Amino acid sequence: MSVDKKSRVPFYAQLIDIIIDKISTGELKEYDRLPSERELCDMYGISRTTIRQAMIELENEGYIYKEHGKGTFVAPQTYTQSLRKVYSFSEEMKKLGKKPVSDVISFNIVQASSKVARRLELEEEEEVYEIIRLRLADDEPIMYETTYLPGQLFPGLTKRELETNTMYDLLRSKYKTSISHAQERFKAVSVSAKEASYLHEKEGAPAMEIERIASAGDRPIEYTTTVARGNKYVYTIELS
Amino acid sequence: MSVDKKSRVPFYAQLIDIIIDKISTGELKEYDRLPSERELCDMYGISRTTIRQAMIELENEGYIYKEHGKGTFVAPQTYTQSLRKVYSFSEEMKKLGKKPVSDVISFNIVQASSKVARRLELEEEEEVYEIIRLRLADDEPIMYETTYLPGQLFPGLTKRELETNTMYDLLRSKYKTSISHAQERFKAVSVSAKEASYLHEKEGAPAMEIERIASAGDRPIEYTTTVARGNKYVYTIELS
DNA sequence: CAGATAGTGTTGTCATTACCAGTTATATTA
DNA sequence: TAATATAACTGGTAATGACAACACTATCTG
Repeated sequence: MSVDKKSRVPFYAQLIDIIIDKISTGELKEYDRLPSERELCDMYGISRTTIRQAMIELENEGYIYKEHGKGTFVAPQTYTQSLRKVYSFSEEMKKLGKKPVSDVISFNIVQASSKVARRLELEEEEEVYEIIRLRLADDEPIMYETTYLPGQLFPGLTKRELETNTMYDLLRSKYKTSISHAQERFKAVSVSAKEASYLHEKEGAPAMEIERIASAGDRPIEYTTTVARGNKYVYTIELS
Repeated sequence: MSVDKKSRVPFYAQLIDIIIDKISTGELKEYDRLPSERELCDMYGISRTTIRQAMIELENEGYIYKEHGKGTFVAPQTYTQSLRKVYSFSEEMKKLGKKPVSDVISFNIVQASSKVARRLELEEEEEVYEIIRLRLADDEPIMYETTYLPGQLFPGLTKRELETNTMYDLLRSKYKTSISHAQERFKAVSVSAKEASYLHEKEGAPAMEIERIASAGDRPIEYTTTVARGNKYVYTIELS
């Protein structure tokens, strides 16, 4: 694979295609280091000016990132969430070959705030579980989730159970309840200081806020607010 | 106004600031021609390499545009043309009791960049329409949209037509083409300087970036990138 | 007069060279 | 051994020169 010196296509454009191809075929994997600019010069017999022109475009398109003094690397894939159906973080991550982990940061029974009560169609001050979890993929924090479940529907839920099962599995096996549909609201926000510390981001970094209300039949049984790192998570949807 | 050779700030970055300043103070107006690259070399006493580096960044940020063989020009700033109504954006806004308006900021035929070519499955440098629109609800800017359509598929498309019809209506009536399906990608980002000015936001404010590839059959016919204000736009979806 | 041609100015591509600024490994030194 | 300097990498900035591709204008030519 080399540049065609006789082609009318500029060398830098040819090189871009070559690199993209190597990334998409898996020959280059995320976080892999590319050859240094000077090495690429020798490999393809073109000048560093041209190599850099290609690298800069690849960086702008998000394929690679550079670290001064260290090298140039393949950018990590962003996680893509299909919106066609109700999904589970654990399932999606497994599909991508990532090890999904959920740290339960806090697990409490609290009185529903007016906002939570409205979402779950409860009376204010009814008891709800408040579960805060940090979601990681291959040990990298991706999402900060706050979930509310009506206490009445799921008596005897414990933190330990949540740590050893996925939530939806648990609701299904222990309470014979499964999600029939859900509504989600997406919004772009800046991460708060607290979220930032969990997500290893700077305060104010872009993030997606997702509000989810999941129902079994016509009864809402879960209200979750998720803050997902903007540079790590992408949602896709097929419309027809 | 000149570059400071002793400063630690790179020359090209200083030049970028100088040009942006001239544009924002009105010293350079939209469509004005900038001095040629070689003239800028003499004016500021720096090399063409450096001048070009600044120009390329300014172009990427949308402050200027270049025409091969002719020169470099200040990109149009505001362009107020109201559309009657547009597809789902207007539907959504009407539901919310808002008056939807779209401003066509620019309408050009350009050569497809490698990125656009990939999305639309075209050869690089094939002609595409580039349509930039600002979408408003109750006169408040909400979204900044850049749409690409393959030139070959829609010969003779004019800005005027776009201003008097919704885009999808137009494709259907004039070209007998209708969207069979689409894919959308959502991602949280920070707004760039240019987007910020259109959206009346501060640079770096949270925003949702939506990439949409719409197809007729298995042929992609539209590629749109939308930047929506984080605090003004919420996307809702029903999952089952 | 109409069309071809040459000339000039523009941005686009590319090579070469040089040095600066971070990072890391290695060798040196206390 | 542990701290420190050094060397050898990395990408970042910059100058210079050359030619190609494109746009326009003036001039020549039929």
